[in-house]
Amino acid sequence: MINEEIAHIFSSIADILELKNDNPFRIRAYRKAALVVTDLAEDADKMIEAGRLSGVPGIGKDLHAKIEEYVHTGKIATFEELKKEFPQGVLDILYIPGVGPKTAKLLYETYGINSIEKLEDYANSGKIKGIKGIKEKTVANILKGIALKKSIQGRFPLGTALPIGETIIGELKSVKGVSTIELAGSIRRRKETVGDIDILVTSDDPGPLMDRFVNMKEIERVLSHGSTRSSALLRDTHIQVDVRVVEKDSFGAAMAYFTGSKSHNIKLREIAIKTGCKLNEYGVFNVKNNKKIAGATEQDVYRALGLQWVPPEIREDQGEIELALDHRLPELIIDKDIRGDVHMHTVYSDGDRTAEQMAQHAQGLGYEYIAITDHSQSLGVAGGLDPERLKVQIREIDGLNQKLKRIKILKGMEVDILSDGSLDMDPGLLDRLDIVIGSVHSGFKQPKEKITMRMVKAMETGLVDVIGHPSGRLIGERDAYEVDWDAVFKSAQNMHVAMEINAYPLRLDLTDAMIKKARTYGLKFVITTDSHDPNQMRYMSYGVSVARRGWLGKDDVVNTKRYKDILTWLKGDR
DNA sequence: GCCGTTTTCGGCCCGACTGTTTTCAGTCG
Repeated sequence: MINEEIAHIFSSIADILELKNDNPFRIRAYRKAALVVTDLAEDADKMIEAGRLSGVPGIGKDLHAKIEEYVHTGKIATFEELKKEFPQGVLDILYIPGVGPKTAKLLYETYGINSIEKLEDYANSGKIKGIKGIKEKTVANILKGIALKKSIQGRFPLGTALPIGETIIGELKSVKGVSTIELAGSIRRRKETVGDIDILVTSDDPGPLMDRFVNMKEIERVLSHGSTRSSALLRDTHIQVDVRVVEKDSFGAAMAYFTGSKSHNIKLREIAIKTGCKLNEYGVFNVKNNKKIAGATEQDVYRALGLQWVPPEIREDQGEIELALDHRLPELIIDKDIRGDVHMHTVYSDGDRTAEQMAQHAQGLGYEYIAITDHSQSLGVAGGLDPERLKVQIREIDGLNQKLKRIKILKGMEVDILSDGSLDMDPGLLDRLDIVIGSVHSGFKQPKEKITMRMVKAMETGLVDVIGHPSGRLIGERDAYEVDWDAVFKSAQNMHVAMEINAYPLRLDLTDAMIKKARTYGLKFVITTDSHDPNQMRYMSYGVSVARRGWLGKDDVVNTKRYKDILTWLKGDR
């Protein structure tokens, strides 16, 4: 939590400095630092204690001192001072789409408008019309922006936005003149949440494409409608979709530009400048004669800058650019590397289908094996298995393995790690299973030490192969429980326990940042869908994306092994 | 405020759209 608190303060400082019309680069430094702190895989206070915060890019001497100040005093004096100049309400106004620092400041200083409510009031009564640069349209836009802000709940889970993006692309693809159309932005980087949907198109005739887009039935309101760029809000979700048309020989540069991340792009441009070039969304240009060197494909663009092509998932300026300059980027795992899905449920607990049905579907997906891992008895709502029913299921799966020739079923269980850290099943039975996933499903609000102890104790039984959805978070719904990750990863290292990357779109647990941290302990991973229905097996690619964002290769992930080899691994030869 | 393969000072990414302008400022990505 402390990282989020610090990040929030840094970003508020940036907001206030923007209102004050301060040095834009100073503002950028605060914004960048806020992102850096958010993405730290470790709590800032611990990093300071261990001396590991020094040298983190984007955190210089000054910001290091401010973080230290916050760790020690719970406050940052600079921020306390700045807060006196502009009330929080003015900062809130900055987050209304269409209202920036200049307008917010003008409104505050002219009319003392210090809250969104007051702004809405003044806009409705026409009181703000007439002051510098504000007329009917601006007033209307402010009111629309306020309505929009009220209807939007921040960012959207990837699992919501990606299918929508793919649907829109499917529809626009058929418009005459369109030759290439692709998703860019944070969706393409597969961030776990996205703020909007970016689509890039090449077309001989942009007019009809843009017309079709702004008239799509999914669209509620058009924000802008130009010949190269249009924006609109979707019905219900109010996700913003931006469509941009670019020339064919600029498509790669545009993809790179609009895929981001922002900090990745800034660094690319800096490299361009150092080599006497200029990089923008149209291409790489030689500064001297303004001649275009590259632009048609991303590969060309990266090559022109002397870099290896960087997979979108790791374009976060976290060391990938330096490695790409050296042509030493790691080879990331891909969907096809996965040979089996090893966490799923059946009608024995809260799944919708039988083990055989799940196996048949998995076979259709090309898997060599699956694992059936139903819940244990303490999870009453899910119809968890007691020892007797587990024995029945074991016999049933033995039978299925005789019957099914083209896919193997591992016998498993997702066993509850109870509130005292014991496992919710007879050890003797767990020992007979091929794979045991230990999961926390209760006592989420226990203190950090207690939950940590539970997980460590569970692993030390030697019966657990995998920790399931390790943080317990549900994106946008439930925070992760508090865990001392160093202690858990250390124990996993000793006991050779793998961490799950749960691909269910609302879980995506572990997160990318935690994966990186776990990997520093040499841990292995399994990527699973936790399917309760055959259709959910398709979520595997979300898990692979998270693994890629966590810089994992094929060898880091256990369920890339062949059936024979994963059995050997599970039996303890690790 | 950060940072260093020209630098510890002096740089720091770039363009489209909108609304208000008669040539541009503000906002956004």
